[in-house]
Amino acid sequence: MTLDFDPIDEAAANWRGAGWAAVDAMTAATSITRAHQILSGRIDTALAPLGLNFSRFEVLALLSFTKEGELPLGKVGDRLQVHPASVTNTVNRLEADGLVARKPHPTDRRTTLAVLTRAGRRRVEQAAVALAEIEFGVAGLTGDGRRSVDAAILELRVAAGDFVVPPSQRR
Amino acid sequence: MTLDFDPIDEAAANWRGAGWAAVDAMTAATSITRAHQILSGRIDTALAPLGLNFSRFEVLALLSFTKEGELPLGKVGDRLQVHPASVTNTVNRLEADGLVARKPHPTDRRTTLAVLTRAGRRRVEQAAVALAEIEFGVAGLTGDGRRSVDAAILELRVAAGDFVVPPSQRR
DNA sequence: TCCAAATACTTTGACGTCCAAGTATTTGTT
DNA sequence: AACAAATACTTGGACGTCAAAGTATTTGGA
Repeated sequence: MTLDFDPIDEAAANWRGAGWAAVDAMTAATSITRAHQILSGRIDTALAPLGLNFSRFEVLALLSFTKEGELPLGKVGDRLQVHPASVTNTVNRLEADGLVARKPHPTDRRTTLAVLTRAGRRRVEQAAVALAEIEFGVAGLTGDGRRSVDAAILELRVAAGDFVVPPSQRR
Repeated sequence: MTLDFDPIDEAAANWRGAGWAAVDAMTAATSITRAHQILSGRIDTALAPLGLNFSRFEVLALLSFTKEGELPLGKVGDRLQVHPASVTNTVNRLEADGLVARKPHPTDRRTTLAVLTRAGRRRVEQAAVALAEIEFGVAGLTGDGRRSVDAAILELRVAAGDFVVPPSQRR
């Protein structure tokens, strides 16, 4: 069912024809949406044999970068910018698979730590290899394309308040 | 909880530190994923007062561009590149809200047509205005940024086989 | 000290997406 | 004409996400 025209191009032409505004914004939004669809499909396919999806992988990777292999669930959510309920859900699943364990925080009893298990550490290494093999789904994007996507989206993320650039830093 | 550093930058540093490969691919994939999160949040917020989300809006918009305001469900899925089950689900919802109606295909009894109702046409016009007002969530992206995102992602889409460029065309 | 407000996490429920399987109909071949 | 294969859509189940409400604990004043 491969189309012989660019559906986004055609959408743009239709929008112009209907006299609708912000056509360039529409195509950018649609492109990003479609790119995400493509990537997440490829990534999930690559991770499926390891019993992971991208969210679960991200949690494991984040933990693996810490000194002790552990982090409060709240910090995980902040770093990965996902909803607390999603963190709970993801960690539940990882815990059921024996890849992380929950552990009470030593001084704050409100807080729960997610701790990477030995199996979790092994798994995340395998996953990193699997993802590198498929180039994180962005095969098809040249080096230039990747850089320009990064740069453009950086503007968007800053404008969205993802993080504040400390006054001391220029990019 | 705004961070004072770029989480993607930090992730890249961590990946390099761990000796993991394909760091530039990882940042591109993460950027796109995050951009999608930002956009879809903004878009859904803008459409919520109209009882729509982006998927439902896309279906209405697509129908509104056809001569008769109707299209087989399968075509809708092809154009919007979504799973048939999602089309069924989306059309169910639009039908329940009185924005489209189902109608049998005149000659092929396997096929069902989605037809835009008068209310649906009104609603999609309002939605187009609402989305133009928020620039489809890409406020923060300059004209250059939008063009470079479009161009880069076009490579990705072509590589993914979204559509074939007819030999006659160069872009 | 006391208590309202903030913080951390979990639970529940509404939605959305995809896959796989099921039903109905049409097409293509022999 | 007959029937296997393809096509079109729907259904049911597994998962994911988010919002809102609930529970437990800590914090920051009055």
